[in-house]
Amino acid sequence: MMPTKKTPTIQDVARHAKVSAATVSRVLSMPDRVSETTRERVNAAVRDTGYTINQAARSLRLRAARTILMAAPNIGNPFYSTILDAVISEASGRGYSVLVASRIGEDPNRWLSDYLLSNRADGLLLFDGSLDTNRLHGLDEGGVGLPLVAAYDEPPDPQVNSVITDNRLAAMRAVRHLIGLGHRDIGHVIGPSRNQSRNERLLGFEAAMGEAGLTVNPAWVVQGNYNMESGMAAADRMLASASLPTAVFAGNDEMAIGFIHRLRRAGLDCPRDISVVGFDDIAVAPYFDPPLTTMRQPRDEIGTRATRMLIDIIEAAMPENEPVHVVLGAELVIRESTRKAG
Amino acid sequence: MMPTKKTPTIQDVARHAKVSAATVSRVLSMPDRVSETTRERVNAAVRDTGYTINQAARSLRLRAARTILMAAPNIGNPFYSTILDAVISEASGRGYSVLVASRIGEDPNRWLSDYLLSNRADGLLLFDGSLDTNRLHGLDEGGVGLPLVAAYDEPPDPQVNSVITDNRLAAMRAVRHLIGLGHRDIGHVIGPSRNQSRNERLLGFEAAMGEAGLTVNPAWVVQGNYNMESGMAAADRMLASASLPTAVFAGNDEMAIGFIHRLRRAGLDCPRDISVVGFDDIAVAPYFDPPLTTMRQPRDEIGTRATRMLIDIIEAAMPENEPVHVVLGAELVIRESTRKAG
DNA sequence: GAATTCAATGCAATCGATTGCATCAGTCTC
DNA sequence: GAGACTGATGCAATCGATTGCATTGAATTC
Repeated sequence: MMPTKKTPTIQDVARHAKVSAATVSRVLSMPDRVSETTRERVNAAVRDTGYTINQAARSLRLRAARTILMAAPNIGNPFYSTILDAVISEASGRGYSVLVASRIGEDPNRWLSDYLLSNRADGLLLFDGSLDTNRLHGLDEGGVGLPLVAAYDEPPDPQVNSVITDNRLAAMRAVRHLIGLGHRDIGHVIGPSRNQSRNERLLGFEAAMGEAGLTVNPAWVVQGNYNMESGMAAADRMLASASLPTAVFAGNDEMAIGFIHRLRRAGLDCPRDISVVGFDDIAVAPYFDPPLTTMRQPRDEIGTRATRMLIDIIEAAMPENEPVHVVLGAELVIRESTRKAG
Repeated sequence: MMPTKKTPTIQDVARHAKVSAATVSRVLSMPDRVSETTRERVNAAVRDTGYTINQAARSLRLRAARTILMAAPNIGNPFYSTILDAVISEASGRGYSVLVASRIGEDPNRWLSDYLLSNRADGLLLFDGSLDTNRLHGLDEGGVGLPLVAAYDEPPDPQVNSVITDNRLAAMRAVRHLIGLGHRDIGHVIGPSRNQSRNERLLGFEAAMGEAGLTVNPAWVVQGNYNMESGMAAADRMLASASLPTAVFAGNDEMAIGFIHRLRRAGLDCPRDISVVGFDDIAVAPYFDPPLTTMRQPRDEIGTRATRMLIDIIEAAMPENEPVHVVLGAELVIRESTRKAG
């Protein structure tokens, strides 16, 4: 019976190369501090033994895990998964791993201490504006500054670094597009109330209506849940009202899709009877029937920028004096779900 | 200036409760080994100090990270993100964190040693059948058995544990459905060649055609890439052939959507002119126009079962004598993209 | 040639939690 | 009342990598 081979440690490499563990460590992290001959011998020993670093030991010693945590309300949502992809790319390029937590609304305290305070992750990418960030910041009473970047959905706390889309302006552009097409009776399917993005988009909707001298019909402002099912329900409620708008600004593409789907079942056509503009430009938007007019959010960029900012903060290892706020623009993509009024 | 407060260690708690660190550790992991009075004092001290365990230290000592790694070709794909959601749920229920690696095709060696051999993750959930699992298994020459479960897309190596859908049978059912509707001229949009699922679905397609005495027209079997874009391209190629099938089995829903979209642009209607059946039942399938008939894969179950299996293997900490293969069924969901021939 | 400098390397402490073994104070038994 | 036993707790080694300080030997300077 062969004794179970253990993964080689830095000591094994040292023995192999007839140097001390310290030298091996230096070859690995600061090669120019070691003479060339020794360096080569050590590198050979690393190859021979098949050594790989033990991250747990390294993390313990360095008090850093080289890992970030991405937390989202629901990773299953394609919107977040696109961002996750960008986050992973950026993070792994800088030598960081990515831990993912989903459904964080359910027990914030639990995952919070589970991950952050336990040296499992060095920083947090937060994609949920409904979370109480005061508590997060309050955690670090010494003032060290828990590395934290909020993205996509801005938390109300202005002390938190953030990378977001200018939701209000984007909403205004979407509604202006409808107004530009001659629509005057315009509805809005809004997102769930805990969401900050929803509020901004609603404000943008109202602002665009206001600047055009149009009044908002409350019966045409219905709440959804950012999913397709709720888009259908929203259509139902709107169909039950006394009259119908000629155009609708949906808070996101999923709701737009559900909305249009329901319209069709009711014998109404988009865009013939009602124009619909969505938000996000999800993957299926150009392939839907009709192809969706929508505000494209730069999801890659949100993920990349937020990750870069977080890792910069982690590596600067200093309290952030001033919170940083990055605001990205959204682009109107005109397809076929909107057309001239009348 | 207050010195930077460090996160409290088990020593701090011990001092606070006037016991040894060993006792604190025991209170935390085997409470009944400690007298009730001490236990309460320690628990109080834990609360007072705000202690949280240092995972790095724990991992180092226990040689276990309580973390699993999910690797997929592209996490941005909604298909994987749904599974990821299930994986996270199951894993966190058992006290494990989830690391995510994406685009693993690009440099398998790198992430492999980065994660697995470095005590960062205790096991691997592999969602990419195109990866060379021999190498993975070969890593552990001592015979310890790298905990590994392949899911969704089965690798060719039968030594690997797996949780997959019965792709061949599912494909047969899909095609039988078309045949049952009277179709005889049936095409197939297949997935990318590296994919094992693609091969199985193709075999199922051929088997179903064969059992009905139908011949496969090679011009109607076109390759795609599992995304919508490639579904359009597939439609283009089929439209360029001498004649058209009356029904098509698409290797997944994304390609079905792209395919139908392209047909519409060419003045053809689904299902009037061509029936299309997809695969997966992605979120948008019921809301598409026409709502997609498709084979529903139990994605939650794939994620949950695979995770459970992996953690069982990790915790059993023994070489798996016999690889386990779980095969799940797929369900035909009939909507409106298929109808009677003629 | 002695003194100074510098590059290369080793020594040993450290990070924080776990656990086998030792110790200690009661309790029980005959 | 002495020995045996038991339950509760502490001691100290351990996991593997990093790094400040010490040491060595060689090169350089006057």
